[in-house]
Amino acid sequence: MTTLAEVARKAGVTAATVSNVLRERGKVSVETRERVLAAVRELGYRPNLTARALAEGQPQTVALMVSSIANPFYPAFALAVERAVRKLGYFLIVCNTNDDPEQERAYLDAVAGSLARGVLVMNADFVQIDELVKLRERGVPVVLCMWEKPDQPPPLPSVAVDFFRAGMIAAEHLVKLGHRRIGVVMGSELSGNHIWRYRGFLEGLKRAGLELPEGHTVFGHDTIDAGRNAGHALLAAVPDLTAVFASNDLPALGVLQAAAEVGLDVPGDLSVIGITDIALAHQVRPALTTVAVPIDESAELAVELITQMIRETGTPGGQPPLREASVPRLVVRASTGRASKAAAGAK
Amino acid sequence: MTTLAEVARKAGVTAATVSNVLRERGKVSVETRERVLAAVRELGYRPNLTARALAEGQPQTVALMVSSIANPFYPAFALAVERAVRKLGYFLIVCNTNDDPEQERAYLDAVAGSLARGVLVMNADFVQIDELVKLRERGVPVVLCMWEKPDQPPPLPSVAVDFFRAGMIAAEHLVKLGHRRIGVVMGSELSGNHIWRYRGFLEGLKRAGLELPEGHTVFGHDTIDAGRNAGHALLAAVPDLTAVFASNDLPALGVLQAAAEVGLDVPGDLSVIGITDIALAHQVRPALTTVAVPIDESAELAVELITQMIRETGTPGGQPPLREASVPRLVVRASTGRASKAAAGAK
DNA sequence: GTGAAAGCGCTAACAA
DNA sequence: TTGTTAGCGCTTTCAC
Repeated sequence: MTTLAEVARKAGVTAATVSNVLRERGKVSVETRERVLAAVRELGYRPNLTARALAEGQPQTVALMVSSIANPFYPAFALAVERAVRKLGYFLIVCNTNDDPEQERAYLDAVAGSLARGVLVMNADFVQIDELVKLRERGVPVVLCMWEKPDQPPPLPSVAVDFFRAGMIAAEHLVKLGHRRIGVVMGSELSGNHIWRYRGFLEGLKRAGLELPEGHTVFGHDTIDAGRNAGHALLAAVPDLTAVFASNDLPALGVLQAAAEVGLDVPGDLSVIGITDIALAHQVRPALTTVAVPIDESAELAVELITQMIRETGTPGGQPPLREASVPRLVVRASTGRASKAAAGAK
Repeated sequence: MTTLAEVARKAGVTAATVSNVLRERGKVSVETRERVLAAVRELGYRPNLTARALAEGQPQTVALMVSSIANPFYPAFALAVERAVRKLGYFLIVCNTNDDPEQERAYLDAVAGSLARGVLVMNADFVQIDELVKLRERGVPVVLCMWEKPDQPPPLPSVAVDFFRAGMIAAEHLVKLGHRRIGVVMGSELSGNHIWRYRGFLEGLKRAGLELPEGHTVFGHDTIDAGRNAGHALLAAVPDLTAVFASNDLPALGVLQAAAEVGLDVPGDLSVIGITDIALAHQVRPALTTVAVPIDESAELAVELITQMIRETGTPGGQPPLREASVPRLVVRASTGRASKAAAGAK
């Protein structure tokens, strides 16, 4: 590896001057500048980023914590984050916790040890928030990329996404299509991350004068398989359902499969709606109707927040800022339709 | 940030001793050990990884170059890579080139500047291999994660996946089902990355005494949309096709959509087969029959290779090693079936 | 405009 | 067993 010193020697100057040339600090005569640049080229010199980071006191990386890279929600978000972060001159370090608190701790420790200049946390649910707060207190910029608890102010700078509203929108859509016998497949436990989507959905029904009967909700996990299982359970328990709301796209996709497997036509016999609008949603057939959440925008807001924090160098002070991403919006595709006459009559 | 020195002062020892305690170098009395550990805890000390990397002369990160994080092929592979890499004590840096040579260069420069200890390149197609070779010559471990050109020895340590064979397998499957009028949708140009899959497919047909007529192949891109367009074009040009082979799952999915859009039943009227077996393949309906490529295994082999290179510290020397991943295998799902009588008769 | 010198926080001989 | 002494490669005052 060529070093600054070698370049300097070759150019007949000192390291300081080479550094000045490279950082474009001005104060260098055109002539030596040329000489230095030539030497750099000849030697194929690349500045050692580690050394630079040490000298500058800050690494040039930003970390993104996710519970699983394999989560299909990840790609779009990560892409936006990566782009935004690069624009600031940082590199992205992916911290894949696999929902394992130990791994999570390991990463957080590393970040505290200046692995990264700041941390973006994609899904704050799986993370022990306390750990993040501690990290913040140590002076590391931390931002929660998707805060979905409108009842609590976030303990850290966050981007809020109105999932309550998303739930309401889903309910309104189904109601407007004439559905009355509706089931719900949850991608989390009742106390879990999706609670506000559930509440929003309930609220939407309530405003239409409807209630969700006991036994019309199945709680589970945020996966296609869990959704399929939940779908089967729900359809078996309440056979005359005309619509199912899933708290996330993945389980909604599972419900789609379950419906197909028991010979139900979607949307003829059953309508299905999800939340998020991951890429998959429009790639499956029937394409999934869903309430799209502003993924890219959230990523950008999150990066904006962290940029600010990085610039402001310290002093948290006061209530952590909360940026609101725009309101989720309904994306009607092929998986929802009017409640069938038969089913409507059956009510 | 607490530093080693502060911990040392607090514990009444020197930095070297603290370092020894932390690295578990032995040679420390139990008593001082305790004292040091106590100080570490009290001060909430975390070693500065940047400084450590600089002192050790090597960063603790490995880079993964991909053309797009959003490529659905990425998740499974990245997950495997991340795990393997972490097991070695490294962090993963994701380098998303967006198919942009400039970004790619920027990343490669950074890596050369010791951003990372080594580079895994997921898809060597988009990358100017020369740049990678240069990097290797500078002493940076580089491995190509999916070498699909059996006719050329790779210029860098690589993991070979037999896509020629995958193509053959696809052909055999279709032939066995009685298909004779077959179309091909390519996810690359003829000269592109998928060429060997194409050749393999042709070879498979040939062995069955079949040929692919002119105009039965459409070249395009490795996306669902491109696949859909190609599918439409193909079905319009050769209406009596009974099967389509796509060189990758994404375009195969697109063909599935095209078929649905023109009212063709899959697999009743048309069979569709892809290559890779990305997660999506079994999540869509009809589930996609495909030739599964050993993704996880390739990732593991690639990491093994790079580990070796890291350990062997330099001296490339001789033909770069080539690890063979296991043979692709057919995964029959719902998108392929026997050639319909009518169509077979039409021949 | 350029150089000399100190130091970022840690590791790694070597001495004591 | 512990301390001392040098750096790792770069940035950054501060003189010249």
